[in-house]
Amino acid sequence: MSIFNAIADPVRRDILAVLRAGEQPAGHLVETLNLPQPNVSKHLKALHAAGLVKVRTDGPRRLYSLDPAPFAELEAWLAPYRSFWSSKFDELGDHLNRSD
Amino acid sequence: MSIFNAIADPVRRDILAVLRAGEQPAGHLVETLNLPQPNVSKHLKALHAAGLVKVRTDGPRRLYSLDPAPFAELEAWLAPYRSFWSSKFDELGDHLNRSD
DNA sequence: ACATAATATTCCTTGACAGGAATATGCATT
DNA sequence: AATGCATATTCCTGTCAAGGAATATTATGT
Repeated sequence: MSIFNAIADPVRRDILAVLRAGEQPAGHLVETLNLPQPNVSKHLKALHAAGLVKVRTDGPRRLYSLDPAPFAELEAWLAPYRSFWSSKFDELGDHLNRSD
Repeated sequence: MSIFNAIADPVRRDILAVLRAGEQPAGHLVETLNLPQPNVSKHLKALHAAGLVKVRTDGPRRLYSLDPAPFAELEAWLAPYRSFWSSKFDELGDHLNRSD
């Protein structure tokens, strides 16, 4: 599953958002998101397959955390469009410059 | 369809990439991408529903172009993670500072 | 009005994926 | 080794979306 497909699911986006708080055991995500444990586990598997999260085993627990790399990839994909949407501001800037 | 679902499809990402060159009739996208016309038409519909592209009718042609707004939305979603992946550089910076 | 070009829509089939329920695996403690 | 907790996996089912083929729509030119 690609990173684009990975973030297409709202539950997975929720998981990622919660993981911004830092490394967490799967069970904590289950509690926080109030979702069935197998559900969360499957989404974590998908996120891991996409490289968005890392896992670390700590005894019986599995600690998940964000993996920065694919986010940079997404950033790279978005970059060529950035100049595009910021052109609104560019136009504003041009206008202001023209008003000098 | 959300913007996340919209960009989850590789064909739609291709369409968006081609549209960076500027406003284009649907037919030109069909030629450029070498895909069946109904296929492209359906994807354009999806992109339009997600707000990623604008349409303008010019005679028999329909001219499509990028709509910046949702890209800014995606940018906004990505922003909280940016500090995260750039922490690699932060660590490098810390290391360099520590080496002063 | 008719023919034609450009594009959109419908119908169908197929594959992918999410959710629920049940079960399996791995680790720790006694 | 047996129990219990944390997590993963399997199986099933329903849903949704993509692709292909055929057809419909809209606008232009004659």
